[in-house]
Amino acid sequence: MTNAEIRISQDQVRALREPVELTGLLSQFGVKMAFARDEEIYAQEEEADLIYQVVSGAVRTTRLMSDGRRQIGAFYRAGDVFGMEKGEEHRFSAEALCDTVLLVAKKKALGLAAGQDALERFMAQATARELDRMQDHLLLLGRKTACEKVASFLLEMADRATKQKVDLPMGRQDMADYLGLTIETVSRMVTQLQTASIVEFPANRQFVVTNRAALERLSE
Amino acid sequence: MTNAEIRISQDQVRALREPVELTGLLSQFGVKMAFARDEEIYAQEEEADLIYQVVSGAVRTTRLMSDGRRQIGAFYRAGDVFGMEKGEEHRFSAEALCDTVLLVAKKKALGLAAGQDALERFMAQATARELDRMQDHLLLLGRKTACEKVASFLLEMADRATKQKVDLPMGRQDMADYLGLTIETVSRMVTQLQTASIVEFPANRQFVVTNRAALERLSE
DNA sequence: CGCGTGTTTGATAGCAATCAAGTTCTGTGG
DNA sequence: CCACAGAACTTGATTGCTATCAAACACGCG
Repeated sequence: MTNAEIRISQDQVRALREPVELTGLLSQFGVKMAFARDEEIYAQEEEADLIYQVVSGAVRTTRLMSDGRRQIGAFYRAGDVFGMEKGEEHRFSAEALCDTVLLVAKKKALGLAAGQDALERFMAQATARELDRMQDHLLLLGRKTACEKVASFLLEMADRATKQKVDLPMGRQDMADYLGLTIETVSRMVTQLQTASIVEFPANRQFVVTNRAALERLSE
Repeated sequence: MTNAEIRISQDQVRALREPVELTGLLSQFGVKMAFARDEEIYAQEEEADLIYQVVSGAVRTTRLMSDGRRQIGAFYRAGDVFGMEKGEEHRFSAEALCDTVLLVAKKKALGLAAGQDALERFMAQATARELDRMQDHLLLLGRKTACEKVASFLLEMADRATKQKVDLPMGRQDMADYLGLTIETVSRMVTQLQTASIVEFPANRQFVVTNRAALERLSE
């Protein structure tokens, strides 16, 4: 699979941002697990000692209300580490956006292999990034307009992508649930951004930023 | 100061939820610092090795947009630990809501004194709680109505309080910026909840829950 | 007691949700 | 390779919630 090979090289690029020893250990001590589209990776009350890294595919974390309203907390792509949020009592789950392969390891095992302080530094870094991202997300949900939300989202996706042509692993509903909007509003804003020649969607799940400055301006 | 003494005893109650050694060490190795109302506790690019615990008073973390729109990420009260989010590049700050006393310690010092793995467990716990709270906040901002937001907020405050009569350390503007609403909407919802005999505000910054079941229902 | 800040209340406007069709995409089977 | 069915997405009309603008009120501090 050429696709898989490309993704592994993306991992390696991202790995440079992490303490090298630990991502190495993750692939050494981690177990590879495959998940189908929409399959649950973890739910309530599961063992909290596990840590995950995306090898290929994509993951979303979601929180639900009793009447079905849904909020997506984050999307994780190849190379991303997640699972820190698993405390004693978390009422949300992680699901595969599409067919996905993960590396799963016990924190304890990594701590023994790499040393507690290396693990501590690694976790602290991952956590700080996560909390930082969350703060951005809070600002987006609480204070941005629909247009700013969609612009911010496309920029975020573009910045995380390696190619000019950005592939989205999620559909409009997932975008809407991430941005706190309806699917219709997301669609309208995307259309608007295209009409303004700021982005171009050759396909529903693929876009190119044609005017980055304008997109940044619109994302505030 | 009788007031200060009451707060210290609240700390002790909360301390039971944390690994005892570490909150103990925090008070042993931490330095007490006082902050005036609205004073900045940390801002961009400061040393990230510090960890904080509120002794008395209250703290908010905020993120700003260039045009002045503001989002409050969290409120911290006596006993709460914060500062995990301080990575290399955080673009938000923490400020004292009112006159506040904090314990400040270096994580490194705590790690040396208590052992890396004890620190790791402590940080992991604090982080998991923090991320969990953030997920709730994301759901609130992205998917709840104004009424649900205010109801959720009052419940959260009531649950964290020790007395029947709950004291709010913040004004309406801070509530609004926490909930992603305007000050006027917060005010209207509070009035509405009072009219429905669900809560009662003897003062602007003090309330009692008179119908908890109804409040829970409204918070979804 | 009076001033200023913070809060409530009222009237109106506007953005995004909802309801309702259409249209395009995607994958499947002939 | 094309035709088709279902899903996903777009577009349109309308409603409704919350923001905005404006003014009155009340609380807290000197």
